[in-house]
Amino acid sequence: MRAGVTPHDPERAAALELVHRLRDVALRLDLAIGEFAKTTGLHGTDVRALVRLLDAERAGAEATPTWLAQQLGMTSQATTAVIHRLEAAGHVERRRSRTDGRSSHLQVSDSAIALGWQFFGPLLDQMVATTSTLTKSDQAIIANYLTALTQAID
Amino acid sequence: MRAGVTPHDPERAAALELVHRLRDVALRLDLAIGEFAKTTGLHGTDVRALVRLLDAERAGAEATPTWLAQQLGMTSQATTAVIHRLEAAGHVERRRSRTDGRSSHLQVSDSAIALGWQFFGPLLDQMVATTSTLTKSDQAIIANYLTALTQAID
DNA sequence: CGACAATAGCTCACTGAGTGAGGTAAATTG
DNA sequence: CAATTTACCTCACTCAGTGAGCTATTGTCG
Repeated sequence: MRAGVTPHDPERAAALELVHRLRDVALRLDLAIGEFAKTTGLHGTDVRALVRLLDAERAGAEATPTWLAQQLGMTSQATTAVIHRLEAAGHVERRRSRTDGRSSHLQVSDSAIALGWQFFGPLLDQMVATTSTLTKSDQAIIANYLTALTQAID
Repeated sequence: MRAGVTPHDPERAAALELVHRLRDVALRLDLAIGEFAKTTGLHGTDVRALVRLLDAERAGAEATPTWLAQQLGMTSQATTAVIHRLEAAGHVERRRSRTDGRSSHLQVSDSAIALGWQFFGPLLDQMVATTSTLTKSDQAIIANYLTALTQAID
């Protein structure tokens, strides 16, 4: 960054460096999604959608097309297309909602789960292994930090 | 996640939870890029490229079209188009490399830097502020963790 | 209750971002 | 100094994503 943009402050600089390191990790996770997309023949957006749907399932949340559109930062029409592609590939099933006749519930298939684990499994294992080398208290420190960051970003 | 996919292991579950939280932060950062793209009229890819170019400048690295293509996980042709768009918008300048006649060096303009700070500045400030509430030793723990993660992902 | 508005999701026509094929020029190799 | 590799580019095309606008269901309020 050029001179004059930020006042010289060593403490801030250290914190900023940490934030940049975090962004670097985020970037690499995104590149991994791109690689997964290439190897499976799916599109980046489709993989991103699949990941979000798997996350929703893990969290026990109801995944609807509108919810997915927000998660992807896209329009509802584009999301409709994404769902159609995933449906055609047999990765997701569309079920009409019981409580709301307009809405539908998106259910990921077992094949999609298997596919996801096949690629992201090793990556997650590596990350989990790295995490597991830390003490419980260190893990707690990081978890709290990440939670605070999530709130700060919103 | 459905039953039977992972063996029940409380320690692993805790580490996995931390990894998921990290992914959540990564997702939000990506959504912020999307928002930035919408407000500026640029495209998501263009913003992502700009961010990477700013990172390269900060790190003092030479940014070339090929390097950028790798960073974005795209083909060189698509990257050429990105550079053309950014060039037309006055955000980047293309300069022929001194050492290699085939290559060119990408230089971000002051206007691009100002634009980036205008949008990402508040976000970074929030993240830095959150980081600054931690003790130095806690920051060191997190920094080491993130570095280890970066290596683990590759 | 019945009109009115808001919400969830969709189709259609179109734009343009990204890809594959292939080309040029500079650097490297044997 | 030919042959190969590398860096970047143009061209033609495809299809992912957008805007406009539709239908059906749910919610609101006199």
